[in-house]
Amino acid sequence: MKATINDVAKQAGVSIKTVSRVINNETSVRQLTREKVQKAVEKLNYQPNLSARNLAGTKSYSVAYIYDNPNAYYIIDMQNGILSACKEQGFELMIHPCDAKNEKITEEVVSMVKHARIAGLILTPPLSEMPDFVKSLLELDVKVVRIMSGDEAPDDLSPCVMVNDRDAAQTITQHLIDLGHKDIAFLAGDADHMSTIERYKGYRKALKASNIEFDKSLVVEGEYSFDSGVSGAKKLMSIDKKTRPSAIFSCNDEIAAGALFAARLMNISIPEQLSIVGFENSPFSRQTWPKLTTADQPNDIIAEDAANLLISQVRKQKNQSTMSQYVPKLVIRDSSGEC
Amino acid sequence: MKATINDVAKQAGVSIKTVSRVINNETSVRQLTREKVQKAVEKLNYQPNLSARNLAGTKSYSVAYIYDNPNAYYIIDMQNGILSACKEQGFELMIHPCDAKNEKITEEVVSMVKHARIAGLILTPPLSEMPDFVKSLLELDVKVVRIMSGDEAPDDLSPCVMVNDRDAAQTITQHLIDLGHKDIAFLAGDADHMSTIERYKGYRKALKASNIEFDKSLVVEGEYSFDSGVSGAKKLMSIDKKTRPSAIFSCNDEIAAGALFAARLMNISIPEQLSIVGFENSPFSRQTWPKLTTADQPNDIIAEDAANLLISQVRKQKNQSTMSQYVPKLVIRDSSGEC
DNA sequence: TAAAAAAATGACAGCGCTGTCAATTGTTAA
DNA sequence: TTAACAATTGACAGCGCTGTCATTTTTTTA
Repeated sequence: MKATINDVAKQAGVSIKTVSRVINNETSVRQLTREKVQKAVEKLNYQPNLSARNLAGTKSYSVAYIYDNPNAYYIIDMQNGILSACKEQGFELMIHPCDAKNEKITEEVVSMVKHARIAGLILTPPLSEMPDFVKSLLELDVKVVRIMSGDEAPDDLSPCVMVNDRDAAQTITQHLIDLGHKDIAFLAGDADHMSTIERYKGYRKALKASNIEFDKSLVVEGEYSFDSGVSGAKKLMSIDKKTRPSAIFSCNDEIAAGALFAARLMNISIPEQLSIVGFENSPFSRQTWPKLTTADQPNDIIAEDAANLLISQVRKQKNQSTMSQYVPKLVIRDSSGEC
Repeated sequence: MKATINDVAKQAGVSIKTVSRVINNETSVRQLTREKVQKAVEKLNYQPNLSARNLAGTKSYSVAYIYDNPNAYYIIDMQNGILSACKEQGFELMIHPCDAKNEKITEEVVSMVKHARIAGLILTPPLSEMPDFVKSLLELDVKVVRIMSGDEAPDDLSPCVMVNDRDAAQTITQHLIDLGHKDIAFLAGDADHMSTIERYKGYRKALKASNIEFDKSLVVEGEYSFDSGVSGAKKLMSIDKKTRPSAIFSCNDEIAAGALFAARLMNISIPEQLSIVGFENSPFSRQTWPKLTTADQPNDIIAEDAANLLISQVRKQKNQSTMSQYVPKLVIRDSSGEC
């Protein structure tokens, strides 16, 4: 039923060690032998036993995804992306949700890595933005890849996959400017998230590039939530019609949805009287009405990339780049219009 | 650094086999010996090596969660619940998203179970509602637990954790009746989902119990989506004010959110002119305005229960019940009011 | 009290694979 | 052509644990 390395060896007429070499892509196997083995592997539909590999070898074939994020859509996308890389490369994924605010989080993850023989870790915000946490993990014999917001890695602790929120925010702000808007408000997400900071920088950059004077009163602090969007938009729009903004940049789709709702409550029609844009292209952005103009960030692809990067680190392959960057793309829908 | 069973044996002054017996909770270990071993385990912070166990034993310590569901919040809740049971019981979780519509799904999962030495599977709708798929899996040497909609298992293929959507739907409909509503519409989810069928039954039952005549024109077919809610509600509310319904039962929160939005577009105020209730208590239901009255279904607890059930099956413990049932609870918020 | 039965414990092989190192084969330079 | 070297392959131990079965200890019974 289930073929072992022994079966393959017999089938191919070589020793199990040679089979082992082939399936591990080691050099110093003659081409002819390699092909014989590969044929046998295929014929028997052989897949190496992960437990045995983990037990026998010094290498490990497990990576873990550590996360703390309330956005279920984001996590699922990440998992799927990582999973598809793992499947391809014969790795196993362990998922490990945890609480970034918990004091014992470092201890907890360290213990997990030790006991489960994890070869590599993938971290997403906010965990990837906690330097002490990352440093503690790197002291272990484990590779780490972080997914972060920014255009370049903030340090060289580990390889990073960067999401260039800044440029994307600039593009989306520029889109509003192109539509004729000059008074563009900014509804911020959590102030301590890099993504908020980066998106804010992009917003400012776009204004500057078009010589639009920055008006501090149009920036509203908040957090990544629907309610924050509602109250932020209310605050912005309750001033007189002459001076209130004609467009709102929301730090994510949830905030934008809140803003949308506030506008509707105040009988402000979208996009005729007010343009609202979101960020993230979450399923959420298609469930509002009008549908949100937003920035699409291909999380599953980012995750797959991060996982491949991690695995090549684990394999000590030298030819890989240690950084890649994604710029979320503008998605124009119905919530933004001419001024 | 990492203690092995050997270290524990030495520390406790017994053989490794005895340590093995203790950590596996086998009988025929003297109480005194057991305590000695447990002390040593604790002192060394010993945790058994899963790979070695999987390799050496006939038992397996891995369970898999197989799913195909677009609702990310649901999946994450499930994962977390299963994970917490696994952690407690020393099991490992493999997650396996897949496509229920794919013809090769059976083949794919069967192959995974064989190759990864999976001891048990947890299935959620729609996979748990595919009898042929379930039967194929049961032919393997693997335990299965299904999470399904209904009040009792539809067959005895495997233990089930049932979510009694019917009773919950009755309760939530009764809530509307108690508020004075008589013309209560029903926005259906996908027709081939058990949950839709069950919720419909509960709705009918509540009407009958209160001697309210059933009006077929108030039932709108649809699917589990925002758009379906929008169009369904529009259809219902576009007839004249006298005969249109005063309340809408939506099959889930997403549909309800759509209905809410349609109502707002039509200048129907909620809940003064129309009550709308949802189902599921997804985060979604708190991000609408007004917030949705809905039925809360504790997915993480359901999942934990299912995982514990599965693990006790795997362990061949005989004392467990093979079915448990949850009835989602009414959560009254702001979208339902007196008629 | 001794013999028989039952309970508790341990010795040992082996799960499927990899790491080490030795043996074999092929290749190059003298 | 042959010694010297490099490339290729294989034999074997052992990763940490569990299953089997033998051995020792304790308890029960006559």
